[in-house]
Amino acid sequence: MAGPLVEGARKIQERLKRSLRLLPLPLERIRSVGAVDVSYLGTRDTVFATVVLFSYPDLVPVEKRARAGVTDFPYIPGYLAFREVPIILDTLAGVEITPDVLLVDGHGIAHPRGFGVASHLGVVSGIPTIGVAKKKLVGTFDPPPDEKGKWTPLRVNGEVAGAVLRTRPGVKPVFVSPGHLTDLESSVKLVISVTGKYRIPEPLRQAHNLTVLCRAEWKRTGRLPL
DNA sequence: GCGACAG
DNA sequence: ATCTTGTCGC
Repeated sequence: MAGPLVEGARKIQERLKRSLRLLPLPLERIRSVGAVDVSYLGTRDTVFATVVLFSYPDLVPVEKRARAGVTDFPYIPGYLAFREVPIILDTLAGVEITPDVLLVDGHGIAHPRGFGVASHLGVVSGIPTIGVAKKKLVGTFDPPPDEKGKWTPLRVNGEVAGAVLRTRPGVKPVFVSPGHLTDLESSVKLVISVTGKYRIPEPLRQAHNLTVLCRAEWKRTGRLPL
């Protein structure tokens, strides 16, 4: 048996997946890009979520939001969404502008059941999402050429579910996969267009930095800097 | 029994 | 992800 928590979660994923839509995302019409990230305080259930928004393609910061909360769901590979989506939704609710696309720290369809945290967040929020993970969850791949922008397919059950993208020479690649309302080609192009001199795409890098800053401020003053 | 295993 | 110090290298 898998346990009641996982059983219930799996059924919810299956239901939500019916609304999943993968289609080209016209980058020429994108005017804003956002990124979300979550960090934890020790082994406790205190979580910090951040949302950062940038204009596109100039990538000028336009808005930032952070929230602190608790999570009840434990970390189980394949069910990350149930641990992070609630606090992310809370954070998104406080944002003035709805981004045209959201980058998520985790996989999209490159998932055991084709419905990772990026897809889950996309379906429940209605916002196009792209998953960007630092490690693979499932699938096989050949290492991409050591040149920025080069990528190789991440295959799951014979299907190309994502891209193993080299965002910086000499550094481990990242795993890009469509979340919701986008496809692999659009996702890779978008990610490359927001990647600078670091391995992690700029929006996600800043969302993560902010999440770390929030945790530090929370421990020091008991409040959030935003 | 032995790996693999997002954050 | 988080817990942790120094250290090697551009």
